[in-house]
Amino acid sequence: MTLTGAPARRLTRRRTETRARLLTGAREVISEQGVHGASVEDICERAGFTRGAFYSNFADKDELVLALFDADRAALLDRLRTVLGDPPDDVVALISAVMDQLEVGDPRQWFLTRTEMTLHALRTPAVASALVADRAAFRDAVAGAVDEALTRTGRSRGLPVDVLVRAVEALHDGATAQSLLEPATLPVGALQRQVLPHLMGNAAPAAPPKARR
Amino acid sequence: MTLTGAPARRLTRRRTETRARLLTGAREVISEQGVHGASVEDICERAGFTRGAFYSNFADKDELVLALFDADRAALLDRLRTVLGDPPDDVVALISAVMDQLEVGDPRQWFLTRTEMTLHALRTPAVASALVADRAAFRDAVAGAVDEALTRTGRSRGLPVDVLVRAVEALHDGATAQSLLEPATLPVGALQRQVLPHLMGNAAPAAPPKARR
DNA sequence: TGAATTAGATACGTAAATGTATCAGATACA
DNA sequence: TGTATCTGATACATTTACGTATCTAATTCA
Repeated sequence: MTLTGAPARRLTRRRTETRARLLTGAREVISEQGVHGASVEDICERAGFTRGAFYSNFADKDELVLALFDADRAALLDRLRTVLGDPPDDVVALISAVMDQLEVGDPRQWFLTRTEMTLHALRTPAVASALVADRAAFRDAVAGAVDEALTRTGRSRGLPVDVLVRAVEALHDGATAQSLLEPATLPVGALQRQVLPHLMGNAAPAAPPKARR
Repeated sequence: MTLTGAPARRLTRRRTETRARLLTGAREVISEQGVHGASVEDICERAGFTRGAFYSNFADKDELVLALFDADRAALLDRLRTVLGDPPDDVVALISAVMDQLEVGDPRQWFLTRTEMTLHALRTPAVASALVADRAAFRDAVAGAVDEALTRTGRSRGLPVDVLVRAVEALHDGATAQSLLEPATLPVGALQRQVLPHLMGNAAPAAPPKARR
């Protein structure tokens, strides 16, 4: 399911490039000011265009936002496929690898964009459906891989794998928020690394990172 | 630390009431449309006033938002004090009780408001400091109580208590987001209840409370 | 290379949101 | 009860954002 009902205009080379720059600009400005706070003018300025270019490529801001979210969702599923194409043996390593793919690039921008997307979805049913479908696909894929790895390595499974995957996702989101709010106290990723082994039936946490600093 | 540098104007009865209604209206509208999306006009209309009342009580929207966030932060700490004043014996019960206090009223409005607050803090250093300080106080208080309960009941502690508390908070936030996005698949609170025992050193989940009501 | 098409800039009109100044009714208090 | 103060409504000016219409330069393709 895709969100953009674009009128299928021909995508020439130049046009593609312009859209990409506008999307990048939008990602930056929106992560800084939020969806509502970012004006079309701001976005165009950031991308080095005037509003003329914008309205030549998108009907309005909503359409741009949808395109942006679509791109992010697709990229996530792509990265997931890459990881699961050659999954690590150990389950903890597997899940860590998946978590690493959840977020990419600057964690701050990632979190802000993702959170904006979540809020937008909560307020826009159509967006919610698409997001929910993607996330379900994500979880199913990961759960399958985890299940397979658990079976193969004979590790105990404390929690149903689907619950485990949900918990990892939730933990990752919440932990990132905390890390961004207090980077000095909680480095990005630290909480996840400490907690993950305990979610896995509390089996020996393979060399827990000692200091959190 | 408080966020509002209000010029200490005399708070008459009528004025207090008006401010309260404006704050309630703001909470509603902001949770629906976000901080930027909610216009001053919208908020006043919701509260049953015109903008005159608004500008008689607040310098601008920023000041209102700060007052709103201040109120929420104070309320959370208040509720926490109540719980910890008479803490349940069992650790899992204790943490569940704390989680229940984290959120109050409509989960959707709670989550939206809290998330808006987090985003706003990430973009406004002064807000971030206040929020971080409050959360630290929150965690310290909970960690102390949990530690005491663990010692008393002699339960194993798999995870350092401060890490545990952070994990619970993160899990709760992330799980709530998932539940709101797909209420049919994941009832509010379900994930937390399933996962919490496993965070606690995976000791026998002592009769996991089936329904919290 | 030249004609046809397309992309993006410019200019314009309109709507929405903000904040101020002012006024009338309500409230408080002597 | 009468007066002084306070509160919220109204009206206005300004700014900001949006979207369209038009035009020119760049691109494409015969």
